Amino acid sequence: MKWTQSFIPTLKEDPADAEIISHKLMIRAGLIKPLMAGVYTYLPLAWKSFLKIENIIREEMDRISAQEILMPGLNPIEIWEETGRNEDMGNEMYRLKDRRDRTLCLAPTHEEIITDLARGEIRSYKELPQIWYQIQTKFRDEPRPRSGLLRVKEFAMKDSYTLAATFEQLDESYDLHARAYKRIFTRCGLEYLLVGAASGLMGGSASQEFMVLSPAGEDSVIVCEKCGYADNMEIATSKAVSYESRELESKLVHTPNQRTIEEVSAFLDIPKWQLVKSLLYVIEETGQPVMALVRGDHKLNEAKLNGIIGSVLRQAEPEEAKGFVGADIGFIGPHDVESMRIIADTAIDPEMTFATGANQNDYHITGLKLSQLRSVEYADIRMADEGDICSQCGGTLSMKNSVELGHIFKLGTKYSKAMGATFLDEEGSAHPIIMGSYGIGLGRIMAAAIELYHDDDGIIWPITIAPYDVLVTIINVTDEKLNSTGHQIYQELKSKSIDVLLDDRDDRPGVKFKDADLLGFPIRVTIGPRAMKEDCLEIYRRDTKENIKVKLEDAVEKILEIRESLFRSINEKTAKITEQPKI
RNA sequence: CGGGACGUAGCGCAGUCUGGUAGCGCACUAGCAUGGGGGGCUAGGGGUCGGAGGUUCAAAUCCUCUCGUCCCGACCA
Repeated sequence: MKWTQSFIPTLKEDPADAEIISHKLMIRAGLIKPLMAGVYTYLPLAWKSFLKIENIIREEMDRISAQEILMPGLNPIEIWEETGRNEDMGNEMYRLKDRRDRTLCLAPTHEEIITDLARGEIRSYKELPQIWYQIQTKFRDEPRPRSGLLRVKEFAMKDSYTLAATFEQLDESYDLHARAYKRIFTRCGLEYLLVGAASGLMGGSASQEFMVLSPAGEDSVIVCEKCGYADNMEIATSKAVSYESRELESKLVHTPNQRTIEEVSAFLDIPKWQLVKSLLYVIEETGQPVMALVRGDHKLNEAKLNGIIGSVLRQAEPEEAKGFVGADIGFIGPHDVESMRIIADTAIDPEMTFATGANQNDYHITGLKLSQLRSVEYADIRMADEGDICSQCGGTLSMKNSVELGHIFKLGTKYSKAMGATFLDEEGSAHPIIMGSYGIGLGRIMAAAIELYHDDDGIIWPITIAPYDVLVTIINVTDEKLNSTGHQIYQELKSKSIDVLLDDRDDRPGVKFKDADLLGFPIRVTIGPRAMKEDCLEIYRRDTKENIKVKLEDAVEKILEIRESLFRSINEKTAKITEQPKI
């Protein structure tokens, strides 16, 4: 392709409404153009990169004998009612009416459609296991789209679904996907982390996420540098740092208007960790209150608490709280609350005297011990935090932002049971199909690659997903010798099926170099007067900024060699994954 | 959904407080010169000032409503 025939609208300045690096660079490099908040057009360069990512994914899915299908984006709402997810999805799902006033929706994911397909067609254990996958657009009405391609309302996703007759088959399919995903992200040139995760709306048992560490990421992971432990903060566990506590006198203290931990801690001159935070929740179904206790310096992890209670919880409204304990939020405590279920975090020492709300407005009490209260349950219900102690090895934990690129789930039978997707076993009895679900965000791969690999001048594409492998820059197209040499090198590379772009614009060199760096193609070939004096051209590597001079007659061979070496370093890493023993 | 900010040419912005017929840089068009890091000169084209209503002799500017965009939070594969 010649630049003069291409559509590459680059920008000199950062767009005003972009905050994160990948967003800025993707707009500046002419990769994407916003249509509305969270909806983008992929311009030619981005689409070329997208197709390469898609191709890598297809090849790796083929390797594990997955079969590609294409499912409808437009769904009847009834199928979502079968699993209860019409309600669960809430405003996240786009709903619309057709001309006959029938309610339809735009699929935010496809478990229901897959399960429908399976219940119609799968009859026998002999037909299992199966791996079906799709690469297509999904729609989610994000409350707040942001960060360029990282959080959007319409996005391309690779999603696989596995159908199994036994849990062993499910484990096998899951492991196949874990390995395929490692190969996919490695082939895309990314450094990633595999972490334990919560399953959220998807339901099911085990789940792991493939994360790329980046300050732009919206997820937080807790990692231990020492032993490699890594979990999404949603589920991460830790040992809390413990402190030497002093004995607090048992008494009621007037604390006018002191509601927050900070205020009370300062007012009473008691360290935060010797206060207990009392949080009131209500079980959605029954309206029963539940009190959660965490140390003053800790945060409650609602997902963990949810898991222990086993039903949907919400925070108590201020009026409700007053009704339950007789005090406003800010003065709530665990003593004298008869019949209420109380769950205390394991980091609170039952023998430590602490201060907490007195269940009386403008009063706190001090000198209380958990061991004095009756029927307190202990559980891990706190957020692991930066600085906590690793429960595996005793190292120090840190918290990092990350971008979720892929998520693999063991779904189990949530969908097959709800929708009646069963198979007959050897004895002829029916069982629900055991399912798994495995997603990858394609746009996020592109954005994460840019987050990971860029410098002040622009993008530094991994060669496997770069829109073009090589850029041939003619310094001055009005110089006949330079121009013809440039075209000749370009033609030779093209004839060898190299993905090459020729910068044949009649512009000054500075403009061309700036654009080249911004767009970040891995190899730039410079045809300029300096090297030409010696019948040479230059080959510049975007990643190392290494610039070498090569004789014209050796040039194509040398370009191919560098290109090969860039591919090789990624392929070698990928090969190591396959060599790993079967999980 | 709560809090904050911003909508003026394709992009980045000034002008709004203090009302008086819309400007700068980049980009674009034509020409000249130039040719190794967004360089120079000359001449041009392009804007219902997000939209609607109001106040006023007069509104980008003041008032009301509305739409959109971004950030923080809540929520979220």
